[in-house]
Amino acid sequence: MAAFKKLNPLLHNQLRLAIVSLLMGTETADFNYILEKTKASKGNVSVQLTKLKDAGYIAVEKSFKDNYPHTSCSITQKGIDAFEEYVKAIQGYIQ
Amino acid sequence: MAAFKKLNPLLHNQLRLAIVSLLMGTETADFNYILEKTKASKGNVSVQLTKLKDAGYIAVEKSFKDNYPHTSCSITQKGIDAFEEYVKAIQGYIQ
DNA sequence: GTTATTTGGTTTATAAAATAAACTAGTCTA
DNA sequence: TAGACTAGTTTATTTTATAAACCAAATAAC
Repeated sequence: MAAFKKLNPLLHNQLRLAIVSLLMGTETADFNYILEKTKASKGNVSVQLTKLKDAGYIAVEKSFKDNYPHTSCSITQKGIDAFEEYVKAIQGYIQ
Repeated sequence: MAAFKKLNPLLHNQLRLAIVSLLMGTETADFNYILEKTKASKGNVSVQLTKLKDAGYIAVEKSFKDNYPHTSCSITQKGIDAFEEYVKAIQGYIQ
């Protein structure tokens, strides 16, 4: 039985994990799409996006679209690596 | 794409998940075994065992063994159910 | 045309959680 | 009988997670 690997605390959070999971499956996702898919509050999404960006796990591009601010996110290679390592680690707990 | 299911917060914690995971694989585990396998501090293990017991996820039996206090834990049916549901839920995030 | 409402967020306040240090109670040893 | 060890528990502190409150600009209603 392998020892329990450390679970990256940045990813071991429901909302951040959902966001990264989402971004693993799409080229880019904007703020409202993330809101809708995760059903989280705007404030919570905003905070977690910032944390993921600060960690270099996602890229966040702010622009204007039809006169309104528009936030578009995509996962980085660092984010992909971290996610894949997290998945491996948690497999050790659930199987 | 299925929506993100809620992750049981009691199980979505590294140490508690490790403890429950451990108990899923053994009939019983005592305090020192859990300490050794999880490499967590005694205080942390003590607190998390209490939380899992209070939730009805594990049974904790305190006795004396060779004059020393001895804590033995095993998983309950409720704990098994919760763990299995957690596993299903997190699968939705990681695959 | 100015008041109200909506959009697309960010900031901040608060409660809850995670964790280790400090402590307790008893045992063994020399 | 002093010191060190066993097997935990309690508590104090820092960190987190989260939603409420806020903000700036755009649009709608009157």
